[in-house]
Amino acid sequence: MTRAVREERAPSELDEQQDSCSPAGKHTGRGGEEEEEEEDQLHHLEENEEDDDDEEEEDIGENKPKRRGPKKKKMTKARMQRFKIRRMKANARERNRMHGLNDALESLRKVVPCYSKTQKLSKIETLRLAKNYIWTLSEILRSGKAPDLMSFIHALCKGLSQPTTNLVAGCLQLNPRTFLPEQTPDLPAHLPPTSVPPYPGHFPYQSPGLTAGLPSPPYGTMDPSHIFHQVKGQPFGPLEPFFDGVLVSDGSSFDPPLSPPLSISGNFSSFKNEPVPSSDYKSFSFSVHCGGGAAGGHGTIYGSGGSNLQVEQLVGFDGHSHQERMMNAQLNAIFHDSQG
DNA sequence: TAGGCCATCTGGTCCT
DNA sequence: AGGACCAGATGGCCTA
Repeated sequence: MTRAVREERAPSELDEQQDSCSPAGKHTGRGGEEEEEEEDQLHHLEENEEDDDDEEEEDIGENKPKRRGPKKKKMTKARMQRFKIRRMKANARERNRMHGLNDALESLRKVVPCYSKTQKLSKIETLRLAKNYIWTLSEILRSGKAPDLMSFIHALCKGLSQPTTNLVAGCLQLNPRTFLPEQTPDLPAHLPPTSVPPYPGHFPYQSPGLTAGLPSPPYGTMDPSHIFHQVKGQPFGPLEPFFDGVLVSDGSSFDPPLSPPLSISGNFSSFKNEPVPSSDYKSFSFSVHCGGGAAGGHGTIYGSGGSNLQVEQLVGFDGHSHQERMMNAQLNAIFHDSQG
């Protein structure tokens, strides 16, 4: 599910949510002075850390049953302080670790289709989209065929939520060539369909809003319900899925793997046997609408097979050209390595 | 208001 | 002992 970007909290602000050894201390918004207090407290605790002794707990209550295992040490004041220090340090490390994880995820967001600073994909959707993207690109390399746009979108959006599906599809519909190589039917099968950088027809995308000199509206202004009209159980219809026949010889539509392929020349045939939750199956039909053509990104996208896609206030993909060239270069390198 | 997403805390486990 | 990693719990924020 996509959502508007929340007000970003600066790392310092995040760190201000200091640790507490009691649950009651959680999520208490605190100011900068309190952060300093926390540091002072930490230093104070560290100074006093060695003052006290290490007493073994001898006095288990008379009424309490004897416990097995190592004796529990008595929680003296010093021990409590050391415990607090340890916990605070551990919490800080854990925060940093999660921040690193989030940074990596943000990097991933930037290299999958449909990156936007204003409308972030959720973590889970980012991972799903990345998985589909990797798989799709791998398949393009493997087959040497460029998919048609609808098949490409379909492949990318497998298993994604409806809003994310609409978002990704909208981005690709607006600027398919940012992601899709030119159709090159004569391309030798052993060559990837893209030559980098740059390959013909590849251009950096500019959103309509930016082109018109207007700020791009946030993705959150989109109403997904009127972008795609999903019909459950209906297959591609007039659309010819690129991956049909490429991956699955029995005529069934392809299902992306639940896990990425091990290598670009790997065996994809097992994917069709992997279970996919029925809720993950999505098929689309596109309703025909004529947009008003208002400035700021209101228009009509024409899909293949005679169906159109209405997009209102849709902001396209921005700023991918360099990254995509880099990715293509890497993919080429991988491809040629695998050939050699 | 419910549900989704997220950041953080926390305790456990494993490893060095 | 201490750090990394993990999963559960908790509460805040946002949107439908």
